[in-house]
Amino acid sequence: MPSFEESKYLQEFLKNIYNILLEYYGPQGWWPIYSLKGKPGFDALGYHPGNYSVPEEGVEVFQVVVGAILTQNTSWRNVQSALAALEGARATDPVRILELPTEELAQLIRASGYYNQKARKLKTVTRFLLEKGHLSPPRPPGREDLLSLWGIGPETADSILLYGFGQPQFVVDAYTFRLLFRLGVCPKREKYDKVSLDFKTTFKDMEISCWNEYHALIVVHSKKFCRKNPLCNGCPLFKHCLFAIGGINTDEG
DNA sequence: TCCCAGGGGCCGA
DNA sequence: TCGGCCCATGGG
Repeated sequence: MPSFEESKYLQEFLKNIYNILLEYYGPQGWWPIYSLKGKPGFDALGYHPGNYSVPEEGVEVFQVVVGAILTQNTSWRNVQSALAALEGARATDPVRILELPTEELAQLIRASGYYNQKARKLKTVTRFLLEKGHLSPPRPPGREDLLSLWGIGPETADSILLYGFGQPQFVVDAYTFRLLFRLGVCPKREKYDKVSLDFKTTFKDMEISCWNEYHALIVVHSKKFCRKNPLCNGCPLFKHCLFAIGGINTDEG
């Protein structure tokens, strides 16, 4: 399989997939800002389709950070419950997060699962962002600095950098690996940094909004059609997929 | 009842 | 370097 640098075909293929998904689903309005839900320009869950200047304020950037940790291996529905609990306890700003005893914080975010680990992770990253002055005004941390923190892996770091600080990082998650494998773009087990770099190479001349949108589109598409047990009927990527039911190969081995 | 969800740390081979 | 296990709730 040629590298992305060598293969204009793969790059055009990825761009084509992006255009199909964007046309089918429309702008996704990521990252949702929970505290702004229902406000003008925001839907009932805090999404803001077509507006890529969000977040602006440090408190909103911090919400992206909190959400990125709470959603680790967890459905966004459960994250919303945890965010609501934090809001109800007036524990949405970084200072309050640090003031709360870890056990109390853990109980507030219980609905998001792994709550003991996530409470510790929240404290760790919050302390870092405050001490290094990354929130007021928002000033992006280095990727390696984020990765050095306990509880921050590559996907969480890139989510924070892209959706929180508007930095050119491409978020790769389990959905992305699954979709790319089914499209025949990469092996089943590919390295995170390889896939992320391939996307960055492909979209290096595009606006950050495309990087924002692509990952969000992959997530919504993977929830609707490209599930673990795929629903191929009506899938907008059907004719591009190696594993489409009724396609050339339905055995993922 | 079982499966899965917008991961990451740790440990042994 | 990689596979396996652990963390855990809530909805379908």
